[in-house]
Parts: sequence; C-alpha cells; structure tokens
Amino acid sequence: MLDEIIAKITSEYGTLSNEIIEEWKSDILMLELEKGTQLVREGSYTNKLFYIYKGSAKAYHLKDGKAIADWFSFEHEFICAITGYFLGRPSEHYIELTEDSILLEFNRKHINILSNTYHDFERFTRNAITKIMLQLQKRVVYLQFSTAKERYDFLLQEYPKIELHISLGDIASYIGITQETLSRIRAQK
Amino acid sequence: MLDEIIAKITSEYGTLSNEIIEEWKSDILMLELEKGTQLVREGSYTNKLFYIYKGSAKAYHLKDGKAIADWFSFEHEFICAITGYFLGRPSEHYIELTEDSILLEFNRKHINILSNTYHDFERFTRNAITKIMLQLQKRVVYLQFSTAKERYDFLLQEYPKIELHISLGDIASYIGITQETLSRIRAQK
DNA sequence: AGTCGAATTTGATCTATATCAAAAGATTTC
DNA sequence: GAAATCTTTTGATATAGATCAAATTCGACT
Repeated sequence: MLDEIIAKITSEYGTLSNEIIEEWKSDILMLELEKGTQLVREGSYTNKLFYIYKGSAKAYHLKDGKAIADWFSFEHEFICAITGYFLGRPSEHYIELTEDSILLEFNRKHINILSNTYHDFERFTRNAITKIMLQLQKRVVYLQFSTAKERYDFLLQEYPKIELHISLGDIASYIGITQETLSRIRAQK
Repeated sequence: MLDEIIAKITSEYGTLSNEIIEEWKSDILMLELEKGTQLVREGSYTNKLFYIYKGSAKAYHLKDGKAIADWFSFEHEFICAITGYFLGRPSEHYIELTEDSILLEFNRKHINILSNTYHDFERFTRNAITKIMLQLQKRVVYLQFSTAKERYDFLLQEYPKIELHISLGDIASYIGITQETLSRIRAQK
C-alpha cells in the first residue's frame, strides 16, 4: 500500500527515481489512528509532516480559550504545524484527526537530507510548498474583504464535501465567523 | 551594483556558485522607475518576478471598483503577481510602484531553467517561496479573527516604518478595514 | 431503547465597523 | 503660488455579525 500512496504523491509533486523512493521509504511511518487523536500539541517542538491517505485532520490554535481552525487536510493532502515545522520553533498549533484516518508520518530531518542530496527531491519539496503557498494566498484574498456568506460559498467551492467531514464550529472558525452566524447562513439556503 | 544586490539576495536565500550567478545575471534587467509606474496589469499574462532594491511596490486588485492591497514589497524583497507567475494564468493583480524605485526584473522561464539545471538554484528558489508562504500564513492568522486595532498593531510590528512609504488607504485595505476606521484608530494613539 | 453530553439551531440584544457625506490638509502641476 | 487633485480626518447613521442565553437535535455509550 505504501508504494501505491507514494506513487500518488509523486504523480502530483514530481517524479522520483526508485533509488530515492527506497531511501525515502526507510524513514516513513504509516499510522492508522482514530478520530480525536492529537498528532501535535501546542508548545511542543515538532519536526513531523503528515500526509493523510484516508480520513482528515485539522490544525488549530486557541484564542481566548476558543479553538480556531487554521488548516484542514483531507485525503491526499499534507498537514503540519507550519511554524513548528518550517521555523523549528515550538508549535503554535495543535493537530488533531477529525475522522479515523490512515496517514504517513515524515521527519523534517530526513526530508531535508533528501532535499540536499537529490535535486529531484528538492524540486519535489518546492512543488509541495508552492501548493501550500497558493492555498494560503487564496485564503488571504477572501478573508480580507468578504461577507460571511461569501466566505462560506468560497469554501464550499474549494471543498464541496467539507460538511461531511468537519463540524460546523470548526468550519465557522476557519472562515473567521462564529458558528451561530454560519448556522443562520445554512438555514437560508 | 548588480553584484552587490545579488550578494545580498544569496546571503538570504542560499549561496550560489559564480558560474550560476553569471548565467543568472545574463537575464536580469535592472530598472529605475518612478512612483506610480505599473509593472503588471490585471488580465495580462505575466511571467515576471521583481526584486525591490530601493523604493517599494504594491500588488492590488479591484473589488467593486475599489483597490484592495494584496502585498507590499520594500527594499530587499520580492514581488510578483502570484497567480500569474505561479500558475501561468492571466494576472489577478496589478503591481505598481509606491515610490521611485530601483528594481531587478527576472523571468520565470529563465528562473525555471536555472532551477532545473542547478540543484543549488532550486534550493534557493525553494527558500524564497518558503518565506512567502510563511508571510502569508501570518496574515491569515490575524485576518481570521482580530479587531481592526489588533490588525493594525500587528502590521506595525511587522513593518514599523510602513507609514513612511504606503498611504493610509492602501494600508487599511491590506489589513481588511476601511480607511475611515484606520484614521480613527490612529487618532486615538 | 434510554441516558448523557456534545453539536447545532433559534431568539433577543449589542457593538464594532461599514457607509455616506463633507470638511480639512497635503501634494502636484502649470 | 494659486488651482486642482488627491489624501486624511471628522461626524452622523446604518448594519452585519458578535455575544449571550436557551431550546432542540444528534450521536455515542451502557
């Protein structure tokens, strides 16, 4: 199964030779965990990157005691504690599974070694980061100046089935509105 | 002067051999342009990336006829029409100089060729994109759930001297508030 | 199936910030 | 250096969405 997942990943982010793939595989963990499992805790030093094969996860942080969702990850997407992973600082986020999931776990150190050793792997990494960057760019645009309804419509366009996987409260915080407001928007559809 | 600028860039994003630098230089344009010059127009196919050596620039788009600032770039920072440059689609942004400026212009094609040819250049590119990604991440966090004042304070922390370079209206739109609100926030300091 | 706790909905009220409008200050231009 | 234009400030009002509170629905567990 791992080979199959890796094939899917490389088809999206860039081909890798068998040699590289074998070396990469030597440090990949494959996990099957249940809904609610915390992959990363705020304040922890984390150097892990995850890839969701089945299921879904969320990254969130607390503001005034309330959870605010920062990032969702569904099947075939990556997720990490962004500031922790890229800056080597204590994580500002929690990461938690929102459904029973099968996922891969990678290590920053090993990823960096591979990137430094193999040009192809470096390109692969760049492509993955570029995708994250473009997703963030889109979010900034709609968070900057749009109504609650516009934000929600935009999110549904990006993730038409998000409601099957993520609770109303988490969705609301992700688009920067309260859950009451989101509930009312839904009601008048 | 070009060598000096390149030295500054590579010190930040990753060392490059003289060979690579020479090849890179063969396709760099150095421009001296005045405030208000449009570097990129919305709807145009653009494959240009800019680096501000002196001065500043903004990327913006129009919503309901009003300009909304998306990205500012000051001395020693890059700027491009993000969707145009990375996705090869017509630009969703205008880019305009906000002061008289000296800047470098790069070409996506040449950047890509260099990235494909030289592992070091690929790493260099990845570092630059990672920085952009992290900046966007920060913006998302404060756009998601914070008051007008919190946004403004955060921006000042990031760019303490922004008011010397960017107009109140542009700053307001960048943090997602109206200029009247920003003016009132300033008044009560 | 019935109980308990969590998630969602609905209602009433409040408030931060938008909107509209006009005045005051700056900056550019000829 | 006066006119014209652009930017910022100030004032009055409107409103989207927050907040607080309670009722309802949904799901998990025994």
